[in-house]
Amino acid sequence: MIRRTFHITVPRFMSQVRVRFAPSPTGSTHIGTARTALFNWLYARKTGGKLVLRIEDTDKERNTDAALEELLNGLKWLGINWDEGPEIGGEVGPYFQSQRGDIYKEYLQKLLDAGRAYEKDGAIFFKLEGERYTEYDDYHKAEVEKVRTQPVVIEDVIRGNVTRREERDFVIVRSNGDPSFHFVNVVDDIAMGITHVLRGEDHLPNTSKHVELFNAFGVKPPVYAHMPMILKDPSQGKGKMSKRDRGALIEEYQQRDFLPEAVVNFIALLGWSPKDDQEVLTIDELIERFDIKDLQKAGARFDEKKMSHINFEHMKRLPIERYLPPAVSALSKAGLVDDSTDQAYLKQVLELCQQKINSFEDLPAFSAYFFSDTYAVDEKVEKKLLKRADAADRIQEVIPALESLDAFDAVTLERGIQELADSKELKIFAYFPLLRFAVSGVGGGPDLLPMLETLGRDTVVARLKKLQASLSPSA
RNA sequence: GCCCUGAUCGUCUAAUCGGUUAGGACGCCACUCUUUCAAGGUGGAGACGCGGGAUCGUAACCCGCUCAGGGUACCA
Repeated sequence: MIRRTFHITVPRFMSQVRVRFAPSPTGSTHIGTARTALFNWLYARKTGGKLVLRIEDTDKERNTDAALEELLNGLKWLGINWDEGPEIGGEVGPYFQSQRGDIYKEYLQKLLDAGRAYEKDGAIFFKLEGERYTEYDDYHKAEVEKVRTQPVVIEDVIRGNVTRREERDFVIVRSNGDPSFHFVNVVDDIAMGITHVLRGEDHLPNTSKHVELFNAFGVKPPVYAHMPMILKDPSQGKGKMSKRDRGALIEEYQQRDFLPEAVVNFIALLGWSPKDDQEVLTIDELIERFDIKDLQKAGARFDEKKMSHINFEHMKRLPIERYLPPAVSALSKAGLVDDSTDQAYLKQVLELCQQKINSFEDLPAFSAYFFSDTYAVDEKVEKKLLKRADAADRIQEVIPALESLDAFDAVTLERGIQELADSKELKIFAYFPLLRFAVSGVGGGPDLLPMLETLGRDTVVARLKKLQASLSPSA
């Protein structure tokens, strides 16, 4: 068979790296989608290349504006910006496939002219080269036409050479006139001068189709890198993570007030790791260390606990000015603070909480007693502490001791309580848990002494008296 | 069924050319912190899927098996 060749103009962008993130806005943004975007972005930033954002909206039935908005919003939240694409344009646009019909027609014509495409049942198929035969196919439960093609070698940075053979012609233009994914994906990668394709492993079997297409156009395929899938947390079942799994959606992290840099850090660690043992990394450190070659081959399981830990590490490192906004946002949502809240007090409380609490979403429950006299009481702790016969005595003793203190700072408090304990031949421990419970209703929290100092004498004493009253209902 | 990919502690992973008490992190447990505590500190348990080979020797190389993941659409 004589191979007809034709000329394709490939855009020239010097020898710069051009990667692309090509999502289709069909639903909420999945963590795996975000990771693909992130790795492409990291690679572009690392190499000084360009990241192209291309919206693959050829499936009109499933695309929605809401999904697109959520996608762009999620990328921005994560700090992933694009050099060409929606909202900013670029020289090889438009960047929505739904607006690139003319380009696809042009490319399709080249295939038609070269005898590499044909119409059947109203759709247009790409024609593979090789001897044709029909065979019963077990999966399709029917006789199908197959082609004895030459195998295609996919050069993959992560996996090495992968050999695969396409054996059936495939649709490039659907019978409703819309071009299909494989076709537009390749055409756009050519037309946009894409040099590296970094995508999920689920695309690996598609890639032989894509390489066939590149070959038909007489264009050298880009460098491929197929990264591992993100799998469900073992407790959630088997298989790849689905949109319904907890922690699967970027929107969820936004709503739960996760730190975007922590989300970025965590998802970067799924299938990739820095060569040293440092795991908590800033965005800049990620860019500095990232390399496609260091990607893992095997699927990575999502781990909610680790996500939470990374988030905590980033929260702890935040300067208080940056800690304040998300914290206040979480507290306002819970109705604990508003514009009238004393800023100095708020800051003091949050400084106490920052080193202890690992998520902003838990902050309201953790710190409610600082802002309101109505807060949850842990009944287990209550039972444990108050069942002791001497609980009432200890409270009765500590109230006047606190009232008579000439100051109410942590140091004075400790000295005062210690003196009281000494005078009763008790350990300071006899008072601490009761004090904590009296003012907060729980058994844990920020360091006790600074916490009492922050709450102030009036509140502390009032709450102790309230507890005392509840202990002696008969009196 | 067929095709492709993969396989180190429960989980994420590290280990330049094959020679390590197989390292770190999350989680777990214990201890500890001027005797609160979900933070901090210290320590502990915990892995090379199985079977063959090649090699003086391997987690690292080859083969088979098993298991896992993906694909097999006029979805992307």
